[in-house]
Amino acid sequence: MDSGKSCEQKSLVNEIIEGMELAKQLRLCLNAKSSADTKQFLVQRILSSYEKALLMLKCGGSPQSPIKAIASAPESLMSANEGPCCVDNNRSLQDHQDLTAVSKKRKEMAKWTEHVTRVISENGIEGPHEDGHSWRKYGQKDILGAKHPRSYYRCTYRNTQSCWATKQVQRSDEDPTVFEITYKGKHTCSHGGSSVPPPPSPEKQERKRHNHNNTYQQQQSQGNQMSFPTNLRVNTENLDDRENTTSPFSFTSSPFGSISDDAFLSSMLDDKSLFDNFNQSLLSPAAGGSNYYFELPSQMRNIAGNEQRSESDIISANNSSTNSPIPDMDFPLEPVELDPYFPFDSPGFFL
DNA sequence: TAGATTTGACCTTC
DNA sequence: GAAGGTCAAATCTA
Repeated sequence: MDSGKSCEQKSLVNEIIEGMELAKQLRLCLNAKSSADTKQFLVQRILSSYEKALLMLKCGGSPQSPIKAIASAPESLMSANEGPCCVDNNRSLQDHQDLTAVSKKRKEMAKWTEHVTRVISENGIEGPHEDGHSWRKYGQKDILGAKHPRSYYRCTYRNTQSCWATKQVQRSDEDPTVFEITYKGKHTCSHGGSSVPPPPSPEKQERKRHNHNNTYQQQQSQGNQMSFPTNLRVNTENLDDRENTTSPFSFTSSPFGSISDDAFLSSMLDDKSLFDNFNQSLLSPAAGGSNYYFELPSQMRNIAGNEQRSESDIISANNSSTNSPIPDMDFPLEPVELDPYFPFDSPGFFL
């Protein structure tokens, strides 16, 4: 399939270009008075980019290559160029076609799983895991052998932007504070990772329900306040597929220039999508299936705590079973010392 | 009133 | 046939 190949090449070139851009940024950082963390982060990003590119090259010819898997995913069956009018005008027919396509391709759909530990804020409200996208719940199902029902979500912009990303959220049996989130498909909508706060996330919505009528949750919350989770565990499956998913990590072009570190961190935490994308990006095993460990600096946690932020998911990832060329990328971020002139908004920095 | 959630029914896969 | 996934009408909420 020619379009598939060109898509591969495009992705590959994009990765390489990104790596180059990041290297340029690193060079600027080396010249400027940037912190070691900033540099280390850039190095990590560069390595990640090239690692992805290498993986694409390695897998490019394989029939089971992740790129081809993505290309066969239902979301790709409908061109992203198809506007809402197409969706609306041929709704019933298209729905049927989509349904068929989804059914046929369900097994091949890009899929990965995150285990998200919900964080309990100081006010006892459980913090949901925001992923920077807005989701609409379309179903809930009791799963055999599972204590908790599984919830099904799809992108809010599915109809308007033909975004076929979906996710399933299931509370863990062993640890009710852990949510197993399975993502399917890639976001093609332009809303992911934007600095505009998304509508309430599924987890938030679930929290709302639980706050209404679930004393268990409240007890859990109160109990967990004393043991504030300092990390969030992300396990990944089907890493090859994850490889092809977007990593919408992107700083907005907001003027970081003159803000203090605390202000910067606060702004990061204020911008849920930004913060989650930050986590997602760091956690993304896109580079060949590595599980990165990321622990927020205490400074960040303090900010989150002081603001009684319920969204302050603090994330880590298991380092088990990594096949990443990057050996155990543990890099706990110390309080970030940002170069006030660091060009976050320069094109290509965070893609 | 528009948009989101709930939930029973239906469809697909195994 | 069972289980998982999705649809869509009814209901809720801001």
